[in-house]
Amino acid sequence: MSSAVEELDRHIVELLVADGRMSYTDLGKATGLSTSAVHQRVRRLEQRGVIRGYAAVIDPEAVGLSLTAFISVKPFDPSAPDDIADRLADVPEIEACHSVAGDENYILKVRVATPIELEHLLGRIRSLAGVSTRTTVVLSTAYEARPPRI
Amino acid sequence: MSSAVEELDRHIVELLVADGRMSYTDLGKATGLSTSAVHQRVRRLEQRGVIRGYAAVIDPEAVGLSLTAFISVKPFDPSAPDDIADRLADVPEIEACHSVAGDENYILKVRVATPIELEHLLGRIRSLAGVSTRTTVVLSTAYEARPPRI
DNA sequence: CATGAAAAAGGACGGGA
DNA sequence: TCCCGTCCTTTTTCATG
Repeated sequence: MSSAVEELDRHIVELLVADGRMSYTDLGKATGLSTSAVHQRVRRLEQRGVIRGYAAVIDPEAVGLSLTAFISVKPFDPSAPDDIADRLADVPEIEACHSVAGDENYILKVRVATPIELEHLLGRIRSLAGVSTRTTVVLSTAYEARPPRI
Repeated sequence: MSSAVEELDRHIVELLVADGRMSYTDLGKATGLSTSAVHQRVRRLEQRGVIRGYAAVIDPEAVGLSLTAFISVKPFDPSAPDDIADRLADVPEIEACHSVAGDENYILKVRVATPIELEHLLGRIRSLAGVSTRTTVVLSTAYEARPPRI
């Protein structure tokens, strides 16, 4: 299998990660291709799942989510079947859920408005998923969601 | 000052987070506004910094970044001035850098292709920033960058 | 992959509640 | 102030070579 994304496609992806609304015309100019050629490639990248979609990048503070935290969780009963991710799937405050190697089983990234909300959220997570939690509060974010070097 | 984002704006932001390329026409239909009214609001949201920009969401594996890890770092010399974030700013593998409360000072999220690359990256981080590291490797990601409930 | 034409969307201006 | 309609321009989309 060659999941290889060739040079030109990488360039296109890189440009679209930096500006998801760049027009195909401009993409063409930047890559030296015609508009329709770029369009074709983008559609194939979307179909192949390389490009999953497009999203507006928002300032969490501006929408009232000024508290970010990482929560590491570990099941109370280590022998129970692991359906933690499923149990937490409908908690909207959880932005990311990673299964990890190490002391704990999962790392969650959450965003809430206030410390009290964080307290409530922790309670909900504990009871929903049957886990103990270890919380690391984010003080400031130098950068996040930085475009990967492709 | 009211950083308040009112109801209608929240709806628009929510829609654009879910689909950053949605047309103003469709946004208008979804919100009951005219195309130009939506357009005006979006531009104001962009100017106010609520919407920071737009990005293509890509599958990291598809571009050869199949190993994700969280690295907690702590300075060797706790009395040294904290310029860790600056020192690490030009390391492209670091996708996010959060200053945190807790045992360690920063949490980094990194993406690389292979375990060997992770090893090299850890060495670079240690020497660049003068820190010790604790690394948590991601085994699988149930979800990440999930749209926040606004 | 390029060209060219039809359809759609973007962007700017003036008017009205 | 906020929203709407209309203009013209640009972009998208699709057919064809």
